Amino acid sequence: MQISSRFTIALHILTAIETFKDEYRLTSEFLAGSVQVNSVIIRNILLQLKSAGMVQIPRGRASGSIVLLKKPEEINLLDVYKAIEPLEHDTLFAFHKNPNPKCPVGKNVHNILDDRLLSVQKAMEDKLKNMKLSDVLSDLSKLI
Amino acid sequence: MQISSRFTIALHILTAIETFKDEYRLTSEFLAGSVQVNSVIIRNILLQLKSAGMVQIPRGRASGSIVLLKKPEEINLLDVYKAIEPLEHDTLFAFHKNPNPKCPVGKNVHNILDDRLLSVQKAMEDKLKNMKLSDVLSDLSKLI
DNA sequence: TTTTTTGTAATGTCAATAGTTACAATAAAA
DNA sequence: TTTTATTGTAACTATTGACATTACAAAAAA
Repeated sequence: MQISSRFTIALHILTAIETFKDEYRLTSEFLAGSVQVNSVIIRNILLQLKSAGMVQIPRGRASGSIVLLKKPEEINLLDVYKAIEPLEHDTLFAFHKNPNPKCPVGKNVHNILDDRLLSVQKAMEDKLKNMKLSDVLSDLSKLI
Repeated sequence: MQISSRFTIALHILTAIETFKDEYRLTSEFLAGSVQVNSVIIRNILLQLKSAGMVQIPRGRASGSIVLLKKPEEINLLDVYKAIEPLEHDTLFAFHKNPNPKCPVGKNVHNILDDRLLSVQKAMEDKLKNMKLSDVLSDLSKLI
């Protein structure tokens, strides 16, 4: 199963906020125009980013002033991922629920796999942690 | 989104085949008893492992003789993962389909994220590649 | 010929993603 | 004060995938 596109949408949103903060009024409608999805999807993702303390979202006609609450160097991709992807028990790999406790393999399959699979998950998360929004922005600045 | 439990079921199956090869008749029914899922699910996963060249599955009354076609040292967890999890375009991270090409961010979001996300995926896959079925079996042998 | 087991199809349930419409609450602007 | 723009949120639909179950023809040994 793939990791949902809401994660890349969130990165797109954060990148666009920083890129256009001085040029345009930043509303969910504006961002929806860049991502090309419905503005409700943008608003829901923005709420998750707000819960993670990354953005400030004024209401009402005040808006157009969505703001990053952290510097791009202070936002890493793992923070974004965790803000967006709600993993059951924080585990990337799902497990079959009822391995047979009367079977030597069924009884121990969690013991022998959990640590290994967690270390795989950690390898991925460490890689995400070492990438910052500022890295993404500096890549972008070379292309615009 | 989590990675489906079919992956851990596949590891359970392979472990059980090697563990019980001299003690029991290995049928999908027997394996279903250890995993505690329906035998059709076992059979479908076995077919995927067969396509990957990992197991041999005799039909009819001959059965009970499902066999590993490789040594446990020659089977790594990435091979199992790839045999079981069909990723679209081989990419772990899904992407929103239509970023706006008229927007500087929308136009470049693939360019600036694809390499990064692939390297994250690769970190995970490399970790899986370095774990062998024989490692899992030796952990198990300490517990039985 | 009988029996066992596989390969496969058909069907059902459940959860998640993704999209859409609608609207009360908010808060600035007129 | 009224108007207007925008958010937060609910309700609904469609589509997909995971997981489960029943059923049975095909295979192949007993």
